[in-house]
Formats: sequence, C-alpha cells, structure tokens
Amino acid sequence: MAEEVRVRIAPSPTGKLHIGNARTGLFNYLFARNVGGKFILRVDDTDKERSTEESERAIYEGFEWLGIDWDEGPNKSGDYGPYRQSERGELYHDAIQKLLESGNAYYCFCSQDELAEKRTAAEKAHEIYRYDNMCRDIPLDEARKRVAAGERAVIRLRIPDDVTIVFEDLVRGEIEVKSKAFDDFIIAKPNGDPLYNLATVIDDHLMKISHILRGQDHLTNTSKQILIYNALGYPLPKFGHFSLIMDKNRKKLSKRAGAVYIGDFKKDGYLPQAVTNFIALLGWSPGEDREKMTLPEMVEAFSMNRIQKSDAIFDTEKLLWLNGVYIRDMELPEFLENVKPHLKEAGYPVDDVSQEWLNKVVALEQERIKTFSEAPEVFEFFFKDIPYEKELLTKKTKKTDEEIVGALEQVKAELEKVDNWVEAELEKTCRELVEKMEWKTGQLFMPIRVAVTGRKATPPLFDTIEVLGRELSLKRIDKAIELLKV
RNA sequence: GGCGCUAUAGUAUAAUGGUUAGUACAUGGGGCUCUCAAUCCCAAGAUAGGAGUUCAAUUCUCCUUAGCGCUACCA
Repeated sequence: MAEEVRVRIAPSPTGKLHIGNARTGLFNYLFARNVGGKFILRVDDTDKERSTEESERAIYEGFEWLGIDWDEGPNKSGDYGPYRQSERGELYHDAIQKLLESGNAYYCFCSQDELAEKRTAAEKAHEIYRYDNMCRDIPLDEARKRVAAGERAVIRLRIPDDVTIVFEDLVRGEIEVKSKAFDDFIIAKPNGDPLYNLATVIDDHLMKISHILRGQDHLTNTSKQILIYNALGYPLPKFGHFSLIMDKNRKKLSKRAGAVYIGDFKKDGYLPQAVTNFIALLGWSPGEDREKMTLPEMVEAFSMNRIQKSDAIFDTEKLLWLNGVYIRDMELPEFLENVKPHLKEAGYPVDDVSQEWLNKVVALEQERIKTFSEAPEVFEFFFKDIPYEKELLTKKTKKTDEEIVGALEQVKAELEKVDNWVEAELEKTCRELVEKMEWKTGQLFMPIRVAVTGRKATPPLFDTIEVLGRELSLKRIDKAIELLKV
C-alpha cells in the first residue's frame, strides 16, 4: 500500500507571489489533486529579518486569486502544524542535538572573518574554497564547555568523505553527485536557529511530505538535504525539479521584465483562469493539442511525466491571446462585472446610466479587448467627448474638406429624419445616401465614424450610433462639420 | 574556477529508432467587411555542432558549444 501523497509549496515571505513560485505551487497542486493527495502550504520564514506578515498575506492572496487552494497551512487546520517555521523552533533544536550526539554534526568556532579571509585567499590563488575542517575533531563535551562559556559557534554537518549521492529525479531521471562536492556546510546559526536546508528536511519529514517538487535551483540543495536525511536516519521522499522561468533574454525574471508578480496580472486586467492556464503550459502540456483548460481539467490531465526539462521563457504574447479567448467566452453579465471596475476607475459614470444601455455598450467591445486594462481607452468615446484632429475626418477618403462637409451635412439631414433610431434603420439610411452620392461606402462611413467616435477603429458603425443615441450622434456630426469649416 | 542541469521554428510545445517533423501564439499574405476585432484560408519558419551504435538516429551513447542553476552564519 503506497503511502499518502503529500506535497507542499514552501515560500519564504520576503516578497509578493512571484510567477515562478506560483507555477511551482500550481504544479504541486495539480499533482496532489490528480492523485487525491494533500497540498500543503508552509511558510519558510526562518530568515526573520526579511520575512514580513505583509508578504505572507500577499502569497495567500496570490494563490487564492489563481484558484489554488491548500489543505493545510498556517491559516488552515492540519495535523502537522505549526506551518510556519518560525513557530517550530523546538523541533529543530531536538534534531540538532540528535545530530550532535550521533557525531553527524559538530560545533565550529571559526569566526566569520577568519573564514572570509580564507575564502578570498583561495580565490586569489585560483583555488577552490572549501571549509578546512578545522573544528571537525573537537570533542563534543569540550565544544559544549566552550559554548557554555560563551564562545560563538555554528553547527556544521559532517559530510561522509567518499559517498555518492544518487536519487531518481521525477522529471530528470537519475541524478548523481559525489559527496566530495560539498564541504561540511553550516546547518545552524550560533543562536541555535536552523539554516534553510536543515529546517526544510526536518519539516518535510515531520509533515510527512512524500514528494518534494520544486525548482531546479534547488537541485544542489537536494543533494545536501539527502545527506541530512541520512544523518538523521529519515527515510527519503521522492524528488522532482522543475525547470526555471526566464525572461526574454534568458535571464532571471525581474521586475524590469514587466509583470512578474501575480498581483501585477490582476492589476493589468488579466483573468485568473487565463493566468493559471498559461503558467501551467509553461513547462507542461497535456500531450494533445489542447491549450485552453480549466483548473479541474488540468488536474485531470496532469502528469509529472509530461513536465518539460528545459527552462521556459516567459513570453506573455500567448497569455494575452489566451486572456482574449477567456474574455470572449464570457457571458455578457460576467463580462460586465469584470469591466465595470476598470471603467469606474477611469471615472466613467457607470452607476448613473441605465443598465440596459450599459449592457449594449459593453457588448460592443467584448470581443475587441484582450485585457480589461484596455477598457478605459476603448470605451472612452461612449462616456465623454474626445477631441480629435480634423485630418482624421478626411483621411483615406480622397475627398476635400468641402466635400466631406457636404457629405456630413447630408448625413445629418437624413439621420434627423429617422424615426426609429436602431442600427438597421440607420444603416439603411446611410447606404441609400452613399448610393445616391455615388461614393464608396468607406468614403462616407469613415468620416461618419470619426465624427461620432473620434477614432478610426471602432465597433460596427451603426451599432455604435444606435448606442450613442440620436442627440449625441447628431451633435458630434455637427461638431465635425464646424471643425472642417474653419 | 568547481559541481550539476538543459538543448525541436521567435515563443510554448507534439512525435517516432523509419512521418512531407504535427499544433498553438506571434509574423507575412489573402477571404469576409463600413473601420477595428472576431473568424476562415494560405505562407514562411525548428531537431545547436561533431563523432559513434544501427539497415535506419531528431530519438540511444560520447565529445564540443551555448544557456542556466548552485557554489552564504539567504531561502
């Protein structure tokens, strides 16, 4: 009987939720849900200086926004808590004592300055620096006396001299590293606080984590951690290392590359479904030609076998397209609900207009935007008068200002006669007119479009005029005529 | 420098020891059309390089090259 699958994401709360962390979390989530296991969120805040509550909150919010929920965590119940490393001090201290007593770890009294000196000396001599094991053979009771007397000491792991660390990586296959690659690295600070690798091993073991799936930036840590597992006598979990996400220059993703925090995407008008969908596709594919998938569909299709080994470049072009797909697939009320805040923020009086009218307006632009942040711009002319260049009115028509003035005057005259101000009537009227004038439709429709909207690209002209209404449309045509006359 | 990981079009990916190396986004062209969008059609575009194993290699092995990661009393 296989043991229960338990995976975790263990972010350190030193900043907002990053796209890379989000993807690692997502993959862990998908893996857990796919096999009916548990997904745990643990906060790795051993670095007290850099950890903040605000960051911790941002991480929760980020995952929640993406639709990723966890079974156990600091803000949830669970049998393996506490889920914040800062609250697990005793557990670590016990393990450290065990390590010390078994001889797998020892106190090191070398000062940071001393060590730094040796390191720079080695670098200067173009030699590889490794800790020189100065304190390796100090007897434990002697060391304890010195510590008791107030001497400052870190704790190092005693690395076996000549063993080979081998493990089966779930995405990369067999990984082999010689223990000689490591020196006796430090596992606890002088105050007794564990360093990352130690704390992680203890927590993962105590929390019964069965699969440790994280970025390949941890590949070296995994070997070190296996050494710790062995020293502590813990059974090994399974490991898997995902590729990393790089920017367009194949460099580490940074804020300068654009949006890299989950919150940025929310702000930029992306849908969480689209973002989740997109980041899942960065390094994973369901193995068939299927790209748009809901979270449950991804859970269903997920498999570690289909995880990509090579780094992924974060190119948001496809995200933009995918977001557009999601927007177009929305029902109108849902779309309205999503654009509304953006319109409001732009200062458009969405609450003072009729719901019916708003629906019509919004429907005209739904298939024309790819993110909600485009909304203020494309909806502008529905809500306020916008100034425009008179050149726009004649552009590409090959007509003179006078001819356009004449045309617009006729349009106005004809439109004034329309009783039933609906798209079909408006179009019929204008088409009859253009036929009579013997102009090409575009030559007349473009000036009308510019007159009533101020721009060259808009929703279908007569739908737009219908929604704009008789009064406003005619007023704008008048204004255009005036503009051309001067 | 040391140790490790990776390599299919610009990007994300599919595929098999034998295919015209598939798909999507982006790009270019065209259709539709009052513009834009959507949509449809077409096009261009990839197995990093070199050896080896094999009847056959993009796939397996090795080397080279390139990129990335780690090399903290950070996580």
